[in-house]
Amino acid sequence: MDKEMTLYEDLQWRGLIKDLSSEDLIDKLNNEKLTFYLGTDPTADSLHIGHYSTFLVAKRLQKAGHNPILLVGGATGLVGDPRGTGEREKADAKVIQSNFEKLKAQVERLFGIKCVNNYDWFKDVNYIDFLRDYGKYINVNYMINKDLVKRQLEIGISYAEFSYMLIQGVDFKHLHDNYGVTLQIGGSDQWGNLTTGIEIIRKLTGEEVYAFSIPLAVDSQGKKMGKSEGNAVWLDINKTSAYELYQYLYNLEDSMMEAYLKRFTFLSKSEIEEIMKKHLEAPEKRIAQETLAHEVVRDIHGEEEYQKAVEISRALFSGDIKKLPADQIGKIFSKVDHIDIKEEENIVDFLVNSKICSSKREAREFISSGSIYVNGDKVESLEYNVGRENALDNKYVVIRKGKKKYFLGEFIDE
RNA sequence: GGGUAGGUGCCCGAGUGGCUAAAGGGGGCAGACUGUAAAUCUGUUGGCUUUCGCCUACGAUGGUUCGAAUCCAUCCCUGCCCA
Repeated sequence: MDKEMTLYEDLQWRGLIKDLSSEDLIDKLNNEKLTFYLGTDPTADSLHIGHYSTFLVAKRLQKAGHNPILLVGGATGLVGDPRGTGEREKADAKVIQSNFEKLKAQVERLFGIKCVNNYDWFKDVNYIDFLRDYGKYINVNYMINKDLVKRQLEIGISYAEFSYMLIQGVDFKHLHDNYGVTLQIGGSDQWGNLTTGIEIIRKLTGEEVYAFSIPLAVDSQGKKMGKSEGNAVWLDINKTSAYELYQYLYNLEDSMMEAYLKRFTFLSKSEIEEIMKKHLEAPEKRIAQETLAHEVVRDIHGEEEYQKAVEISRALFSGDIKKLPADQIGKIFSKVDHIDIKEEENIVDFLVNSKICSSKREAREFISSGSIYVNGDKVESLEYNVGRENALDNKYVVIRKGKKKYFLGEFIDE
């Protein structure tokens, strides 16, 4: 953060503030030490890049002296929050539990922030008490008018999902009572849930607590970012390798670079301005993308993984694969998808068996449109054989599908 | 519980007995152009078969029919209105 900016100004400059429950919060953010929380539900076993920028806001507040708590919602995960697009499948309790443990470990490792589970204080809550202690204070009209609920009412919403905001509201109350939490932050889709918590606390204790929401990270089309080849970009290195994360960031569009640098890195205003200046002078050099990828991959996976990702990318995109020292190939490409090859095979069968293509029809289509490369050479014929004689060092086959998807096939001895 | 409108491919949505693997749009994937960008254009988008063709598929299960996404019965699910 630049010294001349207050925390609030910095957050605003980075585009990280959407709604603010009260103007009073600005002063509190700048001048007080607040204990605040941010929640997520264990709907998956890892956070993805979309969560990342939101969680970074917690980190930013922490750096400014505030005290963060992360809540992983073991209880709320069992209920399911309304998405506005339709009822969620009922989640399996075992899966939620296992996701919870993975998320907790990930969050603690990545952000070094204390993590709590709302299941701990909800598991013994009696339904009647719940209705009397909290349900009595929140009017249904109030709940119905929350954006996500309103939207989902048109297509149907279960009582469980409808109740979700109440549970989240009680979380806020619990953390307020037990940890002195006075601020909740969350993605802008959570705004209704954030304000319900404020409402509950105000009605029950008369105290004023706060919330602000963070705009969701979107691309230039206004769509949520975070999908690469149809898959989410995960923070778990086993689900999305450092190389894939690097590639994802490196390929983001120019027009969003400034917003992403502000949102995903801790670089200062002057540093970002400098990078953007250089970037705009020669966008084809991708200085902004490279900086973004470096910052983010390093913060998530460490400098070493970043270096490896760069090394692989260089070898694949700017080098001649055949000129690489063969004994290095296995090592360099250890992070791209790996395929064991037992015996020589026709290219079409190979592509299907290795799951590079989903059907023979598709494999043929790709080959005839010239989108399959083996060791840097375009495959021209459906009769092409993947055999040791075509392999580098009699062992490695680097397959490229489309412009930028790579796979490493390796002949293994029986 | 009663009435009513619905449930179609990844999503939205057309189709109301054969010409339907199912219009159209979105999304995805691939090609061209580029900078591993955006925009644009082109192709493709159930599986097997390089054609013919075969198999699987329009909420579920049965049935009518030479033939069903389309008609009938029962069931499940959803919206709306009434109680």
